[in-house]
Amino acid sequence: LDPQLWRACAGAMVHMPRVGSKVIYFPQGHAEHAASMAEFSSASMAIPCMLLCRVLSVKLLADSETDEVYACIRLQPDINGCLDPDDEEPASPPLPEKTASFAKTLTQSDANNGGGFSVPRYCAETIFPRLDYSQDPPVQIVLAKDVHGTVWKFRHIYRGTPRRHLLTTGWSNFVNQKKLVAGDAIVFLRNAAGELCVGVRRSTRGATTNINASAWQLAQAAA
Amino acid sequence: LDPQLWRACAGAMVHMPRVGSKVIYFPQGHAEHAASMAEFSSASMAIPCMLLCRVLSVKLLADSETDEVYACIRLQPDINGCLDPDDEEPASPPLPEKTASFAKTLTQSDANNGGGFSVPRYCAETIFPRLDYSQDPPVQIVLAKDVHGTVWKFRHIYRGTPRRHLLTTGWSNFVNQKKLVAGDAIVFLRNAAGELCVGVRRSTRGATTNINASAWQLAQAAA
DNA sequence: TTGTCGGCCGATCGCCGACAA
DNA sequence: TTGTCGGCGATCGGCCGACAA
Repeated sequence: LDPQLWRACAGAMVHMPRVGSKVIYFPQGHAEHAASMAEFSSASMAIPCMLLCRVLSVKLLADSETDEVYACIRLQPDINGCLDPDDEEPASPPLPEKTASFAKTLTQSDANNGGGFSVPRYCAETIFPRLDYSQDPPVQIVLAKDVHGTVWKFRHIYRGTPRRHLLTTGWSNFVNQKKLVAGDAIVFLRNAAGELCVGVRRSTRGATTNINASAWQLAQAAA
Repeated sequence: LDPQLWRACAGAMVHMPRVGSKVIYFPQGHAEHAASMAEFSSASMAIPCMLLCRVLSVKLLADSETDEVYACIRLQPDINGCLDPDDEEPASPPLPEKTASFAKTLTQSDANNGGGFSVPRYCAETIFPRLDYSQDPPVQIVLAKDVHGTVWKFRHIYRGTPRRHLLTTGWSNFVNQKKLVAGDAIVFLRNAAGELCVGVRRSTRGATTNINASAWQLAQAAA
């Protein structure tokens, strides 16, 4: 999974802590975002509201069904550590993220069955492979890799009056397979290897995170 | 789940023991038909090759996805009982099963997408609702309940030269939803309430039974 | 610049009788 | 009696430019 594609799908607001840095883990905050609301009322489970931890590893992942991106972060309780703002804060590594990427929220016409995808000019000219404008109409086949490495094929054409960029053949298949609806967003980017990638960012539905058993063992062990 | 529909789907070769009768349970024979081959080699699991049991209950069920019928039979080990052939053998209760039922294996043409279903004359005349032959062509809508109680709608027409019975509109939807292929069989019957019912009997694929935890506890407890 | 619409063309679905096994 | 086939009409998917926001 390309880290740049992961970042583009997650959005600019998402920051990942650096491995080895200190973070504060809030079990209740984590639980409140979880799919299955955990039991917190029980008095026998005295869990601290926050835990100072050290980041052991960060794995960038994507759901095999929905393509939604998420991270698996291993934490080690670090009771003796002191809170040093300089140590814990530096969120994401300041990579020179100058990768060209573009996100568009799908309109009704984009998501409509039987329709195509209206490609914003900026996206077509800066992200897509260069189109041969000497043809009439200019048209090409565009290949894009998703988070699983699957390659999708689209027909990219520049036509209409006034001229605009469109994805036609291949688009509706993509929409159906990914089960996209109006309001979901699609992300195009060119990765470090120069390959065109495509990602998905769903609107709201099913945007619940998972809290796994290990997280609870961590919280209870520290209690 | 209509017991007559269950019997028709299971086929005439299938017999169910009466509740309260004695049966002999063969754990290994059960395991060999199970989806997940169980461990028998371990010496620590000394399981007898057969167990004399009494039948506590018999539940007739159907898989919610495949429609395949199966039974859940609760057994009580009966170590002290003696083998009385008269007691244990009388397989299925000799119900007066004079319900009209008909099974047909789907031909390539039946299963072909875009085609209809060729209804054998006997089935159409004895199982289906009476057709008004004064129309030209005689045609009616037929409703049939499956093992889950879901009602399916078919257009039943009598046409062609020579005349034959066909299911047209509604048939391909049924084939697709039930994922039927040539070689699978379809069962029509009229139950005690006079309702038309439809069942499915798949050819071979996935015809593995499940062996559950309770069965193992029974076998091990008796060991 | 780009979202939505109606037109239109071609592919597919599915109903039909012909024919033969 | 009924399985398979080719024909063909209706429907639908999907590509198009017109137009307006």
